[in-house]
Amino acid sequence: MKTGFKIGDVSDKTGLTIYTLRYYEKEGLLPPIPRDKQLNGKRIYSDDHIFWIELVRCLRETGMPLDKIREIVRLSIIGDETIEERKSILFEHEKAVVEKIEDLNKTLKKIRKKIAFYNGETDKC
Amino acid sequence: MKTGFKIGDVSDKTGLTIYTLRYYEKEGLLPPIPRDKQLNGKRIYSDDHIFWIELVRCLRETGMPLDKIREIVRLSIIGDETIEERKSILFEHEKAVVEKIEDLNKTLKKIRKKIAFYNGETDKC
DNA sequence: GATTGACCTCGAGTCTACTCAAGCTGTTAT
DNA sequence: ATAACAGCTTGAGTAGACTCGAGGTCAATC
Repeated sequence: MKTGFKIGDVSDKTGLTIYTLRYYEKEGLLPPIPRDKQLNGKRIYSDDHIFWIELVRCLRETGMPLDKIREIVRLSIIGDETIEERKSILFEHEKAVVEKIEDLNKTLKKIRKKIAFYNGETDKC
Repeated sequence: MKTGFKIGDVSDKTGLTIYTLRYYEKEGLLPPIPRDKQLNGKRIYSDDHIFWIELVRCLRETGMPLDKIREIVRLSIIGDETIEERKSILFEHEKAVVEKIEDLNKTLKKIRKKIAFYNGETDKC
């Protein structure tokens, strides 16, 4: 029997702060969270909410910006017919990450060149 | 014979906007830039300034935060006896970049896992 | 002589993703 | 019953790195 979770529980479960949880809701990254009318309007999270939050957290960990996540969440709510669209968002994101890695590798080269410069090995930045 | 460059020239030369150039000066990332007293106090940039700006741009491109660049600039002004110190800032930054690359590679794995999930190949995020 | 264009300063606005303060309600512990 | 605790809302603040608007000066051009 489940009575649902309070925000503090969810924070413990997911590792997100209660601030972040409320923020994500406000930003439309989560489906609406019902309130306990008896209890000062407290949010009551279900297992489904936990699942959603894990999904959002997972996407954030991949470095995806919130507006893309919002889009994926929106598509997920629509249903399975949006899977291809969601996948293409992920592919796009994958590409962006690959590019970022390439950029950073170039960066690394520059830094090492700069260090070499300080070692008197080269003469240009 | 050089009369010095105006901010617009420098912007063209370095690829930084005039806003950014003024911002960098304000933030102490460049040595003081003399003004033309005849001409409404226009900044007059020398070749040395161009060199400095290229350096700052180069460091920025490596993803170095402005306060570290400010420190390198400060040390550079002092003289050659600060080269070791500057190098250690660069080493530190190099380490940070390497870590970032590692993080992004993990990220990439997650995204690919997520895509696989949408392809029905796995069952967990 | 009026407009255009490049420059000036100062201060404010932008973006992203939170993070928190103030002021309030309701439950639980002493 | 009084305090501590967990939650609520609204709105503001934070950080980093710009980016720009307003209002003004000056020289050259039409």
